[in-house]
Amino acid sequence: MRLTKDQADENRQRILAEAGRLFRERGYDGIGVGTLMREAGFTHGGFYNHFGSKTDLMAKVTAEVLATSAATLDRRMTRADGAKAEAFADYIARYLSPASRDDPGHACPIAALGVDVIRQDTEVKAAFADGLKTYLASLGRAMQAVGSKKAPDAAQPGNDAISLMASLIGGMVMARAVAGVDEDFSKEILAAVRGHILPGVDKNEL
Amino acid sequence: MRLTKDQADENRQRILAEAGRLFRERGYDGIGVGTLMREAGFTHGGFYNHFGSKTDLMAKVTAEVLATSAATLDRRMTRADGAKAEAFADYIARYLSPASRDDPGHACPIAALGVDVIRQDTEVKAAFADGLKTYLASLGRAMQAVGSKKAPDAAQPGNDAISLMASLIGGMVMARAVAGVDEDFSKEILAAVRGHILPGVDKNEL
DNA sequence: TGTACATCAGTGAACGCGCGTTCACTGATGTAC
DNA sequence: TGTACATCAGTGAACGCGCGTTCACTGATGTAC
Repeated sequence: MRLTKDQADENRQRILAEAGRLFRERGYDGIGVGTLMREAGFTHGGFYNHFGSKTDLMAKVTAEVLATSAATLDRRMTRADGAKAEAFADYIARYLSPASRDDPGHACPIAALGVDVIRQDTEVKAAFADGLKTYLASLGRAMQAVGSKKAPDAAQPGNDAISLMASLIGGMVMARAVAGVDEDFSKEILAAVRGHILPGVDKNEL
Repeated sequence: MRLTKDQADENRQRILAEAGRLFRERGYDGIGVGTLMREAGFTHGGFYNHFGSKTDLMAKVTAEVLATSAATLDRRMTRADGAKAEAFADYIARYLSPASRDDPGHACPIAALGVDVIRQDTEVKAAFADGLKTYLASLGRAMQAVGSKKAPDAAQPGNDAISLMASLIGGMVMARAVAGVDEDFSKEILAAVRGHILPGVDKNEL
């Protein structure tokens, strides 16, 4: 039952999309080839018609999902036009919201995959490193547009984006680590980091 | 071949210590009961004489290793006496050093286990939440002793410790994620976060 | 203090399970003529 | 345009492997008398 090339490409995209969600939700090692293919609507055997190995898929999904996130941030800031400061504050508030915390499958891939990529093959780490650089560049542009560079450093203009990203990731990691066992503590963590990044802007109202 | 109670307790401690190192190095799911017991010098069957299940061990190790880390930070600050500011700066610099990055088995358990605990059982997450609170309290005392509270907030005095911890964790996660594939980028991340936390103090000299 | 027996830490074979991957097979699509 | 054949996406059984856990067994320790 050979398919048309268009149908085959569409199926491949479906596998990539499901993997993008499932890897973020359950981790690279938390989802097997069999389960992934079932979620995408196929049986497991056909997986290898599309990807050389599970590691190959992990690298491709990582690259795709990080590039998409960076592009989305760029687009949001471009569209905001005159209201860039509000758009940026909104981005931070959404990033560190309980909603994002509870839906890692559709939230920041850096917070979700970064913690898992540490112990993966070089192939996957390389895709992540590339994607992270691209994302930090987008973040740096957004910060510049908003004029929120706190400690301008001509030699290392990317440093502010890196430390903002560190706060976002670390805050989300802690909030997710205690979610489900101490909801108050988890919310307190999110609010504290939001307050640190956007002083005076919010006091737990999300 | 029954052992003396002292010997049995010592063996149990050996398993806990090995697990403390191995869980940090390879993740909770990255080390099996068989391998762990072999590393501790035993065969796998005896594991269940000491712990009810692997999850039981994970919870106990998490509690122990986080309590030890908090106690170590307290002790270091107490001993520093007149030189508390230096001791604190040294703590930050060591935390975000390439040496700590490359030796997770003996570095911060929050950065190492926090990323893994997200998908573990409630039992393990609860132990982590408790340990994190204890650690944040120590960190808060250290910051107060140094007078480094950046945005004093009477209502939420723990917020500064939380956001500092977020920067530390996030910086370490990113640095580890790209380590091995882009050493310059990894060092740049560590230096950027150090510079954010201790402005003007260091310029990559570690 | 000496004897008899229960306790229990450690051993290693065995279990059921899910994993990533391979492979023979099917049959509609794509291609060469 | 029509025919013959190669291509290849999808199927499902099978593989070897490592996992967490169980269990019968061993024999020195701890305990009751």
